[in-house]
Amino acid sequence: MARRAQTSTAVLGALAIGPLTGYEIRQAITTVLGHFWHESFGQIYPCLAELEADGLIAATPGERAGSRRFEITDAGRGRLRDLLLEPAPPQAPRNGVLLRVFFGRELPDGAMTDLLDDVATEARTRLATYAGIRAGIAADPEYATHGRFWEATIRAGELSAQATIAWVAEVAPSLTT
Amino acid sequence: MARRAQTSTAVLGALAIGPLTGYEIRQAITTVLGHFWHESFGQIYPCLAELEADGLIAATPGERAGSRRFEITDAGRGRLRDLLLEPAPPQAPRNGVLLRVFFGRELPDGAMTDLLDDVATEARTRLATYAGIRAGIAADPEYATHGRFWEATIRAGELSAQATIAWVAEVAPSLTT
DNA sequence: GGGCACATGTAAGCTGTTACATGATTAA
DNA sequence: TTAATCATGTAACAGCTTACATGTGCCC
Repeated sequence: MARRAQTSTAVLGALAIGPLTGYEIRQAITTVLGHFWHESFGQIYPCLAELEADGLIAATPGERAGSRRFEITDAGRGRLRDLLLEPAPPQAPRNGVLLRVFFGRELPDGAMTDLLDDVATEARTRLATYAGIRAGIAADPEYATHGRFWEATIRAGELSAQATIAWVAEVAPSLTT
Repeated sequence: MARRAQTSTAVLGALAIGPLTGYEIRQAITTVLGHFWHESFGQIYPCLAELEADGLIAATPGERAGSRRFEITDAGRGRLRDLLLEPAPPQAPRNGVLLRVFFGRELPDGAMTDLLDDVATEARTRLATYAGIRAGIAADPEYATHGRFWEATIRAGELSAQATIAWVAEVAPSLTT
């Protein structure tokens, strides 16, 4: 029931937008959702089997032999709604960069500069990626109904990346001797 | 070796600032480090035992019967340095709020408003907490040597919280019908 | 003498990751 | 015909959480 609740939410949510095969769910999660949500592939198929057994999704034969395309059922849509209404479980923070900055005095000269440079570069790359995703989703036929939610999600990523870049610019002078 | 690398980093890092008992490490991790780093208490004592066996930390009897205060050894300081120089392992993102926003079309009326309100409130609470932590660390005798690193860490939290508040203000109008 | 903060530790169980195994279809 | 992509699945393992077990010292 509640054990794989978050994985179920992601899978049911994806299927609420349109029917997909397990492989396609996996792809959707790595490309679009991948920037704020992660699923281990080893969990998707067991999760699909469980959801199907519970009547929350239904399979139709896919184009290829052996492949199955899943659709969300009315019961599944109700369950998704319930799952989305539950408060988001707090993610235990494990920020490796901040851990290194916090103990930064133990870092040899130059290492802090490298670390901060990498962080800023990564944030800039993320910004570019978001721009690409934005262009991609705008072409999606579901954009009319889901677009504003997708845009808001990407916007969170952009503001976060910009905050990171601003942070590096602000603290670098005092941390790099 | 590499299995508990991140926990070792946090523990060695804490002991590099000053000698602590297991209990005090636990406290330090929940209060100051807690906002960007999490350790399960069940891991601290096994980790301490391992580090002691490897000669990276050394125990002296604490004030109370049975308690032990740990100090970092020279070997431990070298190991900490190596650990800090390793790139921070990427944390798989699992942002429950963004997952809910992304699938926001499935949310009933009003739920999105509540969700965003909660997010903004939580971010404001975090800002207030950071102000408290700032006041606390400024009084620490180690502030002179470590202060700028601690300040930079807190600053990252502040900028992140501010970005969250700005995000809610920006996207709320388009998401709450 | 009761409650709280200090202090240390373990063990069961759950979750999630990794690596592997298998095979169909399509493009070069 | 070979490589890449599509497609499904499992099983072993690593890591983490939770709950429990135990005891000291201080203050009211």
